[in-house]
Amino acid sequence: MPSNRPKTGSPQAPSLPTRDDATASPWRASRERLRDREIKRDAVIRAAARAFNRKGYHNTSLDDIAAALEVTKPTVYYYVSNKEQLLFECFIAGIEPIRAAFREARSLARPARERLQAVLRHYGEAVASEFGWCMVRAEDQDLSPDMSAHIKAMKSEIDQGIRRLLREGVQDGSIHPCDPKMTAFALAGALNWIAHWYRESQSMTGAEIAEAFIAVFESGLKPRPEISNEDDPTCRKPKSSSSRPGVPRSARSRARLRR
Amino acid sequence: MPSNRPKTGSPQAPSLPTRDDATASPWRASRERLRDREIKRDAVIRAAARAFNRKGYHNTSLDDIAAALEVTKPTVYYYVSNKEQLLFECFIAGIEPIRAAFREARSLARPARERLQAVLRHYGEAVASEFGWCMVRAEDQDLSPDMSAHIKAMKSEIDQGIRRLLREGVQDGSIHPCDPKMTAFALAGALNWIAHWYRESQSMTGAEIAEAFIAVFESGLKPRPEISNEDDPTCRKPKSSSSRPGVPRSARSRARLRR
DNA sequence: TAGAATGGCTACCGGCGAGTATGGTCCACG
DNA sequence: CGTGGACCATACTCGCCGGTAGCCATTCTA
Repeated sequence: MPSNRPKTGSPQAPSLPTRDDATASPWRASRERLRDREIKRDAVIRAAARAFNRKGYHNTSLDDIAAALEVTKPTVYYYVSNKEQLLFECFIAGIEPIRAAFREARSLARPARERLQAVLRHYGEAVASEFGWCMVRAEDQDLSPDMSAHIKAMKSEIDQGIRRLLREGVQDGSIHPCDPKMTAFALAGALNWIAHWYRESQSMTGAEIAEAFIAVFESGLKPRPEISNEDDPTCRKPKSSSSRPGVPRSARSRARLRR
Repeated sequence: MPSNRPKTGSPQAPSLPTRDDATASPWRASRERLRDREIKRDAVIRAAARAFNRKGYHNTSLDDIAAALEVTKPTVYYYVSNKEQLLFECFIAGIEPIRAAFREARSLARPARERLQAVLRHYGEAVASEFGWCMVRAEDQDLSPDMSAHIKAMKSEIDQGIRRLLREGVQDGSIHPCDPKMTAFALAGALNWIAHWYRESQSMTGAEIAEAFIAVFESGLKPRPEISNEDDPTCRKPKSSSSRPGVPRSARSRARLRR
């Protein structure tokens, strides 16, 4: 198995070309020339990601993936050592943009809440990408212990990054005081879950969904007395009559006897 | 609600006893007598839920489930027609408390935000239960079309219920104006995701997690100028010095030039 | 043009796991 | 007492799928 695992750390080419002429198979397109191993390998991984995304990991056979590429199974094995590694590579391809977003945000001289926003936007985009499913649902149970450990470490890294931004935000006053751990769980959960319902046919793009979620998380459900969201286009008021931003006295007076 | 002791009857109760002397197998306990079909069937389903929860659906064989009950595979098939139905039953057991929570909330004469809170608490509890995994991760891909349709309908029912409460809350002024669809997605996603990381060994219970999430969603990340959360014990301020609830002018002035 | 890579295919193996055939045992009831 | 039925085990079938062996075709190189 140690034959071709050159880029699990992926030092030089971390992100695959995610643009979606992806359906075309390099084999069919130019069967005679163009033998760039990397390109074909990426095509295999993307095909796997799409298949996993549609049918699930366990319901996808390597014959399926091969067929999607108009190739046979041994050809797939020529580029990838086994099915598990295929899932692992998809995971890496999915999570790498998020790590990149953190690196980018770290060098941003803005209050933490804005840095967090930037990260969450990229996060949403990544989850809605074709590798989103693989990233979100790569289970320890389906992977060998060492790969599972890799994945778990990366997931933890993301989680800690969010918590850190939250803490910083509370420190610099740009974020309402909160429990960083639980808040990070809520944020990551909401975004991760996108992978469960998002389909490419959706009207919204991943970044737009992330934007909408950010708006939800930012202002919160409880009504805000001040004129709040002139910069939140995702929040639309349903009726112009009864929905003045001010809290109606009836609700307000009741609001403290809860439970 | 049936009692948790397997000895006592309660023949056709829709919800299984979720308490965790569940590890004991009714077969071993009283192998000679006691042939109550329902109880044993419930034990099969719970064993399946636990196994799915630990190893995943596809990595769990019916022999595993049988072994956990100290029985053999045909015995399992005696109570359940096939593996798929097993997953389906687990799903039902997981989602039924949530539906009940909606029914209960509907008859509550409170502002919608509080009714939503009540629902979300039960939601979190359900997701953290032993059937949480099955409910959250029952995939269409693993089920026959008709069962998949059933499940999809129930999930949609939940989703619509949340949206409805959100709309009502915006109407009655107890909820900040927002896009119900996206907000419902964010809420459900955050709660569903609990099933991915929650283990019974956790220090917090499901309801407590839900409570913490509610606090996050309620107040939002953006700092609130008013004295905000005297009733949100889950929000703890990290330092007593620099974290005054008021928005620091630096962050505030910058907050509008975002991207 | 020899021959070595490189890339791919046909054809197989082996095992795992869902589901079943069959039959045995214990109880209820007449 | 014997008969039917509920309940459970032994021991199988069988298809699917991950993975491999080995051969063929094409291209690069010397």
